[in-house]
Amino acid sequence: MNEPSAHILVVDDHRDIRETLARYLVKNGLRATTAESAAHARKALKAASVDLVVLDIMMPGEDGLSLCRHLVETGSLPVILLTAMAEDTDRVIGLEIGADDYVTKPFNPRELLARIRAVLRRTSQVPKERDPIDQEQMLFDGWTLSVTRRELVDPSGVNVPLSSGEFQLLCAFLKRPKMVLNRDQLLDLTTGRAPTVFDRSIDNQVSRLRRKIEEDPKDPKLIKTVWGGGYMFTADVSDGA
Amino acid sequence: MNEPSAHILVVDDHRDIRETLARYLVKNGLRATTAESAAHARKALKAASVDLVVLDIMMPGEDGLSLCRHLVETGSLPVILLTAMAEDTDRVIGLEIGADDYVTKPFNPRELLARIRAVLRRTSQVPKERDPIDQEQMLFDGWTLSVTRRELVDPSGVNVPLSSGEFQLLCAFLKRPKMVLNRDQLLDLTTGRAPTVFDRSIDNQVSRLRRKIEEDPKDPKLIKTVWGGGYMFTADVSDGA
DNA sequence: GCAAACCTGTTACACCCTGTTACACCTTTC
DNA sequence: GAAAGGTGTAACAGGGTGTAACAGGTTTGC
Repeated sequence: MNEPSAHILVVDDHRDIRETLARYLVKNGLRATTAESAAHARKALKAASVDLVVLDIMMPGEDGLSLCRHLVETGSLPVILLTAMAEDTDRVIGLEIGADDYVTKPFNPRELLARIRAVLRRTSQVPKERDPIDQEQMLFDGWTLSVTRRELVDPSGVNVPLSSGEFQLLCAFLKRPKMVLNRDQLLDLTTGRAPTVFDRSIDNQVSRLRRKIEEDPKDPKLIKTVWGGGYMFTADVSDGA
Repeated sequence: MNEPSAHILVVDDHRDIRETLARYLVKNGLRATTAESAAHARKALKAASVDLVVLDIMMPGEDGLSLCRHLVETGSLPVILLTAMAEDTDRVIGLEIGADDYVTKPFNPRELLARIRAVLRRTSQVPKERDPIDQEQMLFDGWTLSVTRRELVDPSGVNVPLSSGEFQLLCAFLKRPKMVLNRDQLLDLTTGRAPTVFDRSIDNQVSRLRRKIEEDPKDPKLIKTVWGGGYMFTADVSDGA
């Protein structure tokens, strides 16, 4: 759990944001450098060995998107995008370009930290991360989920019927294991719906899913709650091959 | 699992979209060529051996639909359509013409990649890809459906008589396996009728078909219900060759 | 031509799925 | 330690789904 302190480059044209964020990251055991523009970021990247870039998508001059594209194409540096508004188009664009994650402003620094750690964990584990989205079969902790057959089989070989919503939720988790997913993301990933003000539907679906896959739903081992952040699927996931 | 890199032709009149998408595909281990119009696409198809075409349905000049129709009728090239809006009509038209799949804009590139891989998997299984619409025989999970004879034979060789409505429905499913089809699409695909307000006819036909082909109609394995979405045929389908 | 058999859309009702609400409990903050 | 706010989940309501029953239409057999 104690990484040898990863180095984060924070790129944002707002001084407040980038410095506060950098301080917060340092306070939490990471190293951080700031850059106020895409040009400064390029210099910083040449000067020091950076492990991950947090990048505002909207900046004067060369904007975040084009730098992001550059980063993703050339080096294999993980990128987390900051997007001003929860615009669907931005999100799609960000993922298209190949950002590893995105966070919408105003963001919770804890959430961002969790995402940074999740991305670092992912990118350091696997030499080259593969998109598990089209896996037909996924395994975790003795369980088997057949995506095409929409069936879940427990370690002893018994079929566990899932509702459509539970199936979707489990898929979302399995595609992004060991990553903190907040409720809005999960809602988007499962139903595509936009979050409303007091939406507890994800909490309820998680509760229902836990009842089916956790040995002791009161002390869940597979789906952990990240207080103030969301949920995280903790088991190792592999494809059926 | 590691194909010798399939070659995708991306046809879209928006430069941003086609280039970003092409880059994304290449980054994920595929080869990609772009074309900005149907005419350019035709040239590209003659010049290089393409495995699959991703095609925007709305383009100035000769539009995507007519090129799609051409591709499906002449060559045996799988096609994935991009449709601007989630217009049901577009979707149905695309499937009618024989596109292998469609994706609505704004699309999630990961999803598109997954669909591309799924289509490639499906079409590469069969030595010679043909439009499954005129398949004489289709196999799934031990069953045989003879399209010309309109006969269904179960795994033990017993003939299971189908009404014409049930036959139509099963055909619709077999032509689009592992795809969620909503009730309106199924209604259109089977009867060509437009949906009325409270139309439960598809539900009833599904129920009747399940009674004939599912081992346990109460716990269906072949035709799964997608709550709020429609139905999905889950078995692998191949032609009789 | 007639009746029986069959097919299929409609209706009705039981059941299931899921979002909302409410409240107890927990974590964090001050 | 109290206040504020996040989380777990039971209970409920609304709406989606399965399917039996029925009616009208069509086909089949004679």
